[in-house]
Amino acid sequence: MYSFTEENYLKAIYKLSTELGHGETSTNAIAEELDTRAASVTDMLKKLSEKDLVHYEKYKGVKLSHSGQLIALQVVRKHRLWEVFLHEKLDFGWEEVHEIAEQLEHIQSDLLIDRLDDYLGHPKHDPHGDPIPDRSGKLAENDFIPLNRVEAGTSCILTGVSDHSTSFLKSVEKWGLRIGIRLIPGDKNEFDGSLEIELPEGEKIVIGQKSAAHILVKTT
Amino acid sequence: MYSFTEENYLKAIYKLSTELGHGETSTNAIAEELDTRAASVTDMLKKLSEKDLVHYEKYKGVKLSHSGQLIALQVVRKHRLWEVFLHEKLDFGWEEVHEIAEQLEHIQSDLLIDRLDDYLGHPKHDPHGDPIPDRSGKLAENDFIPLNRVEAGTSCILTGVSDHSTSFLKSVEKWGLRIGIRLIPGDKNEFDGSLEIELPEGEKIVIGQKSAAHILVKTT
DNA sequence: AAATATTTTTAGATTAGTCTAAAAATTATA
DNA sequence: TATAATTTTTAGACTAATCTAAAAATATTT
Repeated sequence: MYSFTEENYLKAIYKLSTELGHGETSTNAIAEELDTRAASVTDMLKKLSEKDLVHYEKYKGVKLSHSGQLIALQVVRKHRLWEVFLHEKLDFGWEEVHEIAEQLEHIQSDLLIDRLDDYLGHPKHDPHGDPIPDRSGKLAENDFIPLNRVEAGTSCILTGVSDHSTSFLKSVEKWGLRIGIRLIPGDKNEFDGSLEIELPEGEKIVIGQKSAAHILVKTT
Repeated sequence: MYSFTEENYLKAIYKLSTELGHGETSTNAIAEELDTRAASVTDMLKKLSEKDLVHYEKYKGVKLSHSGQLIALQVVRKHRLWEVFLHEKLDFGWEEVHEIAEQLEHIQSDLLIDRLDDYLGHPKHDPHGDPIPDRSGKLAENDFIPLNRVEAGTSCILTGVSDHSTSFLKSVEKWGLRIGIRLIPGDKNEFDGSLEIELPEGEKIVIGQKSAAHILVKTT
């Protein structure tokens, strides 16, 4: 159907367009995301444009077409379902699942994905708290907010993280934070922006500003 | 490590060399197995030979080297473990598992395969009864014999099949034959070689000579 | 608005894997 | 053993995806 590489470009464009608002995505940003050169990106954008998977105008950036978006969402669906499988069934930590899912997401079989979804009990979120698109590409809108925007003293529940780097996920583990845990943010340090958090057993920890911005919660 | 394509060539050579005795494998046989042209095979054999994965001499055929055999066995291991997963956990029929496992067998992660093996309870055979190599590539020698070589009246247990074509597997299903079932071969038809078989509930069926040769059993 | 810096695109080359058509080697046949 | 048939290899071309270096367009600064 679509090549491994085409799927990766579509996924990268999807990711960048949702991360950085919904405008056009730049050639350089895609090159960085995929760890390749701008010239290669230009070539591929022409090809994807030929196939009507993206709207592309020279020097003006690129946007996914309707069909391109659909394919991207299917890849995301597969990626996140496999992450759930790896985490829940094979006991991989959330910092380990991403790399393997990058490969598994390209396996071609709709039936396989439907069966996997059944087998996992139709999960709504992956191990990082990101929503899993359904068969038609519909995405549960998530109303999760970054912990650094919650008012001090407001009890909330950890629902996800918005950075998937190994270093960040390892700190999160070390702090004893897991999805579903209850926490209460305290005062922000005026000078450096670091945040004190109260955990369920009354334990208190301090995390940096940047980390607080990548911990997503739901207030209750 | 090794490309998708290289792995497929090694697997094909392994398969052909075990099927057709242990001599050299011919260029044409590989081309047919992989549905490609002899010229392409020659090119790849040179490349694999460069990397010492095969012993190859022009016009003389090819044999896996020690390291080539090891890699082939790892691919076979992955293929068969994924087949067990698809069959046992996701309820795919044995005629459906092969195609998807052809893709899954190329996922690169030793840890993944070890965990999958644990999760499945270290199965010794795939859904077709073929033995699964262990981590080091060791293969349980199977002493399964084709049903048409069993003496009439000898009770035996179905342990596998040696043809994986959809058409054959569908007939096997239709006859009610499954791995583990007990059966007693009756007399062979002198003229056409067809064989009568008694099933557990005393039911009797007749299958052709060719099918009987591809049903593997263990006498008890 | 002109000069400078940045981003993006083009041009041309490279690599892995494949192909066709023709040549060379091997095997089978008469 | 010469001839024919088959198998295998070479030669040269093609595609997808990538790269470097240079040119063109756009954005920023003075």
